[in-house]
Amino acid sequence: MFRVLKQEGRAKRGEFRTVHGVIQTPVFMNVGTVAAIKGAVSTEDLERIHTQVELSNTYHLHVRPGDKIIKQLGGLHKFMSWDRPILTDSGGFQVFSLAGLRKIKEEGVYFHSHIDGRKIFMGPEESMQIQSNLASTIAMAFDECAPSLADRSYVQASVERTSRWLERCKAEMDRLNVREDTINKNQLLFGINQGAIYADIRTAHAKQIARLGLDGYAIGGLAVGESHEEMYYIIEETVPFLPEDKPVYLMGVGTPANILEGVERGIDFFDCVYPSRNGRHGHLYTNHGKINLFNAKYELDDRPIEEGCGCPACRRYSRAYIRHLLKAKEMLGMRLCVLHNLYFYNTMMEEIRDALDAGEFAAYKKRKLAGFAGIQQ
RNA sequence: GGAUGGGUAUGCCCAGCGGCGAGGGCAGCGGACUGUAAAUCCGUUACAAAGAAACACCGCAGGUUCGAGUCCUGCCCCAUCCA
Repeated sequence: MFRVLKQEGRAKRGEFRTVHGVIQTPVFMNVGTVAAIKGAVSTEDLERIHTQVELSNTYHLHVRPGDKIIKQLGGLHKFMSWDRPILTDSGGFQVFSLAGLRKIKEEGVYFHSHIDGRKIFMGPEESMQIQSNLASTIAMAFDECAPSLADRSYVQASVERTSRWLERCKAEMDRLNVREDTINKNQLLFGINQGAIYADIRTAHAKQIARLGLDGYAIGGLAVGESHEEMYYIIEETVPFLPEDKPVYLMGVGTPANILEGVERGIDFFDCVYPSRNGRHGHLYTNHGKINLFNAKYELDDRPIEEGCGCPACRRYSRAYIRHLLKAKEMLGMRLCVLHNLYFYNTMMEEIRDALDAGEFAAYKKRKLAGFAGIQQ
């Protein structure tokens, strides 16, 4: 399923075969939590901006519209009209982000819906069942994303529970994949490594889950409060203990620089809300750093967001016009910004793959980072 | 000429109806955001700076009161209506 085509240090150029098509790695997955990229981006748009994998969320789709409804409608691919790979996050991140609305127990997590307050129980089995109903390409194991500032004893206990949950996820997924009425009987399962910023907990956990023969392995619980240096250190320490023949997914990360550093340290999959959320907020990624289109200095700027960019925004519209749309709260402004940012990320991943193919990743990374650090336009 | 309603810090809109060193919204400007409770959130524009010391202020000027943005009188301006 996962084939490493080329390697440069720990950086890998690979191919991941799925029933919904081949994923060229390293890849950045475009986040559409509720089966929609926020900012009025359609799946047709995703094709235009070279998206390989769309990412949606188990908890959010369970709450609304309901995974059973999506199953009745033929699964998530048919529902949102997207026939390429989809990865569904398990709800584990909501254990972190909705911390005020949930209680963790051995059996699973009791949430109060952020929509209407109703009680929702989600354990490993429930998360797998929901993801099976959604019929995503890749399901994520149900974990606890613990805060990186959590103390050692908490993290130790949390990781042990996440391990027990992982075995339950695996057993449940194996059961669901042979059921008659399962839409995607080839649904893949990725396990998630945790351990906050404690390298020894991370590596012990990595060794333990590596034995389970999962389809891929994720590093979770990073970029949740620790420094970049701590994050990079944890990645360096952890990756060597994950199976070499399986893709490694760094969850929720990150900035373009984070991605370059991640690739160098052996990461194959990334995802982050940054390009879409920052796009909606008027922050645009360019090869010369990030710009905030809300700033008054762009009022009369008739250049595109980035000269030479092939995205739907840059091909046709000026900074001044898009700034006007944003300030006027016209949806088109956000949409164009999100399209630009996702295109920027997807294009950067293409460049990374090309560089790896050519054996020039190190030089590419250096050049790219120097550009980001340059003077903002 | 008359009637009624208004003029509140910095551009606009407004709250306050005797204890006010006057509150909010919008706009403007800036910032934050990492497996999305986020088209969100935060900051922001007299002076001073924790000192019973100093003192800008509610269209303007007086007055009543221990105390006035608030009550009274006059004036100015705006809106609507009537002549």
